[in-house]
Amino acid sequence: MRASEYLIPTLRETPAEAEVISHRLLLKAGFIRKSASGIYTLLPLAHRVLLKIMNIIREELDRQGGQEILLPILQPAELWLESGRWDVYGPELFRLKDRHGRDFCLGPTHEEIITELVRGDLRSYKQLPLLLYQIQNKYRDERRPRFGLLRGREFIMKDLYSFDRDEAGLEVSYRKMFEAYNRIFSRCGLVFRPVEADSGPIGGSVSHEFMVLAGSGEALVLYCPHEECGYAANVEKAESRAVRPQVIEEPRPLELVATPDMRTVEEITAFLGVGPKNIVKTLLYETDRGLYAALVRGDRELNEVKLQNATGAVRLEMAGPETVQRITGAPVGFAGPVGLDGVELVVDEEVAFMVNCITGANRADAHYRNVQPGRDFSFDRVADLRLVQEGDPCPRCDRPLVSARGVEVGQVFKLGTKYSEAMGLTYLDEHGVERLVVMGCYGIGVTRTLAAAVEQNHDEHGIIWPVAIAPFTVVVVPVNVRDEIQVELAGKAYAALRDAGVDVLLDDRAERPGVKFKDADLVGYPLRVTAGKMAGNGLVELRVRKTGETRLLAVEELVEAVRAFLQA
RNA sequence: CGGGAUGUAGCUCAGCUUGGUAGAGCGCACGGUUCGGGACCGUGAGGCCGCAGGUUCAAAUCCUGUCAUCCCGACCA
Repeated sequence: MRASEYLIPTLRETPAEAEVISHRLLLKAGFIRKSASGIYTLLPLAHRVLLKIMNIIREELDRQGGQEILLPILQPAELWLESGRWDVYGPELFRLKDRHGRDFCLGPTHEEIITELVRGDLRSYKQLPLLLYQIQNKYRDERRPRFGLLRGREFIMKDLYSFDRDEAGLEVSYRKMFEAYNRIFSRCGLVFRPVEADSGPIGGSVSHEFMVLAGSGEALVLYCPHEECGYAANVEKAESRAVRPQVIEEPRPLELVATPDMRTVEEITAFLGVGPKNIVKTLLYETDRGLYAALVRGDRELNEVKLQNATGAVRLEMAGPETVQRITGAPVGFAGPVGLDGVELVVDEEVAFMVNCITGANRADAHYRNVQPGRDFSFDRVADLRLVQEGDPCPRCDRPLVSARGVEVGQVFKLGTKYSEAMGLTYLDEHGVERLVVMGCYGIGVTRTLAAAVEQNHDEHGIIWPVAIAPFTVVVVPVNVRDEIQVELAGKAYAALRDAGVDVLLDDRAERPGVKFKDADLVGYPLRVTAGKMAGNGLVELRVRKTGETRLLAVEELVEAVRAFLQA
């Protein structure tokens, strides 16, 4: 491929709209252009990267027995009504009508349509297990698209669905996919970590996310630094061992104290001269299952996902000031569990251990001191509600957890029978008994993986592609296109690499050398071959983008040197 | 959804306060000189100043509405 004939519209200045590094670099280096918010065109360079990532995915899924198909993106509402998600999915679902007024949506995921497909053709246990996947556009009307390719409204996703006879079969499929994902992201040259995750609105029980580690990542993960333990989880899922108070005090009698205008934990601690660990925060939530009061220690934050799981609520929202006033009889800031009626109490494990704590008194400008959980208020449920923080004890081995940021590029779920039950996907076992199919689903954000690779691999000059997914492995640069010797030698190097099966681009543009070098660094080809001053002696320069390491060698040695680099 | 900001040439931006009919740098085209880290000189093309109303003799500029884009937040009592 010749750069003079190839569309690589690099920019000298970074478009003002881009904030996140992958977004900036992909725009600047000529990989993508924006069409609308969260919707991008992928130019030739990005398309090449995408194809490489997709091929790695294909090879690894096929190795595990996956079969590729293509499912409709445009899907009839009936299927979504059948699964119940037409109403549950909310405004993120792109909905549209056809000319007859029938409802359709653009698929944000494909559980419904694939369940319908398999339902139509699955009869016998002999047809199971089945692993079907597709690599295709998905649509989600994100409430706030951002970060370029990292959170778009239109994106490319690989999704695989597994169909098994029973839980044991699902376990096998799940392990296969877990293994495939490890291999896929390793082969892409990315530093990543699988973590335990909440299964969220897709439903199901067990789930893992694959995180590409990058400081700019949206997702926070907590992991145990002790390798033999290996605990790692998304912050939404992460657990920590509940810490009991070190000093066990004698319970004292309940006492009402005036706390004029003291609403926040900081204000109370300062006013009463106590630590935040002595305070109980009472958080009121409105949910589709009614009102809940969640209690966590004053130094803790509530993990809403855990509350959601503890209550079984689908929608969950903090109560507004009017509701707080109505339920507690006090303005916001003075809610407490003592004498609180009309709401269900969910108490964090740590709160259940507390002695002589401070809570709101459900009246303006007052708190209770020496509140005793169980004595002064009874609670309906104890649960883990805490948002885990760095330094909290590992739930498995007690060592302090460490946090890291990452970009979620893949997630695997055990769906179980959620969809097969809702949509009647069954088979006959060897005894002629009708049984529900047990499903799993496994996604990889392909365009997001591309962006995550940039987030993780760049420097101040531009992108540094991992070799396996680089748009071109090598760029050959004749320094001066009017120097026939240089041009000829560059042509020779290019042809040799091309014939050796290397992905190589010849930068034959009539640009000054500085421009070509800057572009090469910006685009991020792993290797650059320069035909310049030493061309007269048949020597070219081989430069490694990542390290800047360069060496002179004869053009005849080039193919061997490049191969050695690729194998290293 | 709430808040903030911004829409002027392909990109980055100035001009707007104080209305008088549009500018710079980069990029692009052509000519010339250059050629190992985003060269220089000259010539030139390129703009319903986001869109729609309004005020005015006159609007990029003032007013109203609207659309788009970006950023922050989405409730820790």
